[in-house]
Amino acid sequence: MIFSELGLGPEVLRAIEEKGYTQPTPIQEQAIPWVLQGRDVLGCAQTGTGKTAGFTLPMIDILASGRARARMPRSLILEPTRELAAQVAESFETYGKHHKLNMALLIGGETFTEQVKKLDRGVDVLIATPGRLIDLFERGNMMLNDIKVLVIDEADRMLDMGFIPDIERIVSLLPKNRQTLFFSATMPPEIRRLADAFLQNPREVTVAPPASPSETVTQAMVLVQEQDKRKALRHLLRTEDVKNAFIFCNRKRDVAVVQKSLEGHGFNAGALHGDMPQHKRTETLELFKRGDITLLVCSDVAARGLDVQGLSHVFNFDVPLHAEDYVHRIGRTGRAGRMGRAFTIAGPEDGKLVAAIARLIKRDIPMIAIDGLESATFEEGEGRRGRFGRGRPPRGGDERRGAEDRPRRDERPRREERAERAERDDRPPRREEREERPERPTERERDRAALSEARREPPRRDRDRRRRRDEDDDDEPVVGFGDHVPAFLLRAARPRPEPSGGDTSQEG
DNA sequence: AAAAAAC
Repeated sequence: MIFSELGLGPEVLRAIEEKGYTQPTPIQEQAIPWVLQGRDVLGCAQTGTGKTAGFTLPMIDILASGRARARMPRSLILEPTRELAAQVAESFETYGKHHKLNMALLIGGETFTEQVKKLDRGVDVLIATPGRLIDLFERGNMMLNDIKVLVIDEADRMLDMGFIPDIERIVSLLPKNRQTLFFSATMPPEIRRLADAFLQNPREVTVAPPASPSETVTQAMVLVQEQDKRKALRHLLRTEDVKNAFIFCNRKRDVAVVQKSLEGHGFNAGALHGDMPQHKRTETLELFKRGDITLLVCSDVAARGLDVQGLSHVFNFDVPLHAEDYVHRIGRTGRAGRMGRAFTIAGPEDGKLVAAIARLIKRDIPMIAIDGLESATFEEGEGRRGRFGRGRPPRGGDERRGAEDRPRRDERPRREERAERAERDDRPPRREEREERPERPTERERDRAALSEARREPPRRDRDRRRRRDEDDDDEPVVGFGDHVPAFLLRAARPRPEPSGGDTSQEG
């Protein structure tokens, strides 16, 4: 099968040819003809299967006739992350180069003015993340009742990220008479239910990933002490023939730490996570794609969907918390039939997570040792991360006692100095200048604070989610806490002791 | 144990 047999127009075909493609992927081959006929499509496919072009190509063709009116976009594509949205925009630019389609990319983290201007000019293709779309809609910057084609991409990921209430709201604003394309990598019942609600008599198109990661990705794991993980990573980076790699961390904090550490050791590493300013995210990804940065330390913002061609390696600096994420992460390499290598650095506490991954992928990940680094072993049972902090006493008790008689490094002398100054100036010392630390709340005050914390109204989005859940299982009686406040609530709301500089574990 | 997405 070649592209010209799918029914696409000459301009689109020319753009495809100029890009150097001749053969459609299975998902494109199956989906494009139906989309061109105006049918709804339910696509079960992951990124890397050519799914994006599977909907952008026929959409360009469909939208070629007709013109958009100001503030009345003609099509809408919803994406879970900003990077994915930008990627789809690129696809429209590449294949729509011989059409004059107006496109707007509505994502957070960027100024409104440019996006509003585009809407005013009229857009044929609107690509958006849900938050910014709703924001702009509520500000009255657009109408959604002229949408002819709706695409919901990565639906299962939207579900994971709690976007479904937003998606339902957006869909409720669209005309009933429209074409809907719905894509998801997996089809759990919840997603199936949504598809039933959004689609009319859809054609189902399912493609397996080109090759399951276990075939093209060589996997290995090292098990070391927590404090040796960076060393282990450096060793792997030096001994492996790394062309370019993602290095995944579980926390944004650690993304920054690992990136700095690598840079300090002379590696060419950038960082990517959701708390970075958008321009930084875009810029870093661009540098990485160009090869100016060879290592990208990232959070799971990059775990799915991002289509960076030809990663030679993926490193998991942390074992992912959810086994499916392991599959998504290592799936960034070994794409399109190429070989890739994936290394996971595990710590002694990760036994459970590793077992869950092995169960999911139905095989064990081979363990390798690192020269000059002692291998660790997995802890038995629940470890210190078990339910109520077995193994390590909860913070609080020791620190509280210590605060009375132990000067806290740096702060205490300075505070004394300031108190003296206040005395000289003959004015009452400000709170931070007072000798004694502010009084600790009594047990009862803490309980009261915790209660009011727990009762406070959750933010809007959470409230919506909760309401939906309540609707779903309304036959379940709601049981309150009564007068009893469980210990974990109090613990969660207790003010955290400030970091105390020195190593307190020696003293307690 | 987290991350993502609106200001």
